Amino acid sequence: MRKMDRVLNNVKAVSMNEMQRSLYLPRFLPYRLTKLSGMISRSLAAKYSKMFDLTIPEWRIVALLGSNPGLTAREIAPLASLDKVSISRAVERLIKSGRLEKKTLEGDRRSAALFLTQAGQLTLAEIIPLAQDYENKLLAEFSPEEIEQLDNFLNRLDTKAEELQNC
Amino acid sequence: MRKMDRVLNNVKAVSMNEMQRSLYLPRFLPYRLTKLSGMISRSLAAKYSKMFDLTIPEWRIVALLGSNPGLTAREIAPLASLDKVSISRAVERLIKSGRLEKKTLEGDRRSAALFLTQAGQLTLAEIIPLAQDYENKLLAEFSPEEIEQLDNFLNRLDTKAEELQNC
DNA sequence: GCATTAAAGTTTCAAATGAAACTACTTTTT
DNA sequence: AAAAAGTAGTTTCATTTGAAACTTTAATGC
Repeated sequence: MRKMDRVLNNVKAVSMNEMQRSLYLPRFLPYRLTKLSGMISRSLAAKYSKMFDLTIPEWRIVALLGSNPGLTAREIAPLASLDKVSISRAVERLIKSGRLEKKTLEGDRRSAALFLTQAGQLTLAEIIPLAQDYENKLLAEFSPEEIEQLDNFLNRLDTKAEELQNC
Repeated sequence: MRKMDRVLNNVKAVSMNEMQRSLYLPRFLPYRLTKLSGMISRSLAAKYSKMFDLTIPEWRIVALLGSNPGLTAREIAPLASLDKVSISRAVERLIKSGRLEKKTLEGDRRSAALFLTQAGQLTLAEIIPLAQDYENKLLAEFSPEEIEQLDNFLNRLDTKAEELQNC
């Protein structure tokens, strides 16, 4: 954010006593992030849906199970930032479409380990290059150093946003 | 993003011929942005809703009209990244809560210029410091130079995401 | 100038979402 | 070991969302 813009958006910089009477939305970080992630999600969701009949929760679960076969729904939740309702529904659809299998756990029959079927692994193998490609395009004009810095910024914002959840 | 992680996420870096069999979700930019903006939006939405009975579309419209009184719904749409249905509903609620007024345009009676009432201006004056404060907290550990660089990155990503909308 | 097409907002309807209740099972307490 | 409390995942239900149809008014074509 340019300094001048920050000043415009910052009550204290205007005056300690005067209230700021407006906020410039296009420079307000929460708005910008929501807009950006919305555009990206819509693009990807359209692609996944059209080409694979896959929703974003389904795609996340498939991606996770690719590297972590045997996860349970509960374990997926924090890794995919999905609630248990979304997971339950996504898993149901993935089983129906033949991409996922459930194996009830020996030790705890409430839970089931989840595995990609052959078909599921094929879907993953097909979708990964598209996802990568999209990410690469997004970052096409970023230098490796800039990518590293963006990574760092996002990690710090993520940590801070988590801290600020309840306040 | 650290170089090693990019390599792990990048098909071509692994091999020109081998397919990559998994994608590490926590480093996938679209996932990270969705997660981050989701956390931030939920935090703010809860605050606005609890303290002002205001939804995010309503808040955006109030913020915009603060600096641009007299905008019409159509004009608000691109500025607030809201569709006309959301705007119609948000405006309806804002009028009901006494924060907004409509003035049918002289020249075109399909359209109406929108204005904050006194109450609407008061709401804006009360909510701006909270929004600023939240943004300041998010960026608390960023130096001015880093903030400037983040701004630059977000602008470039936004432009690129727009370009990639239909492909 | 009348008919057609287009635009601004609104309403409707169907799908997506998520909180709360529920079911099936497991763990803890006494 | 029976009762109580807790957990994994599912279902229900009420709300949110957005696309498409609609209404009213304006612009364009003939």
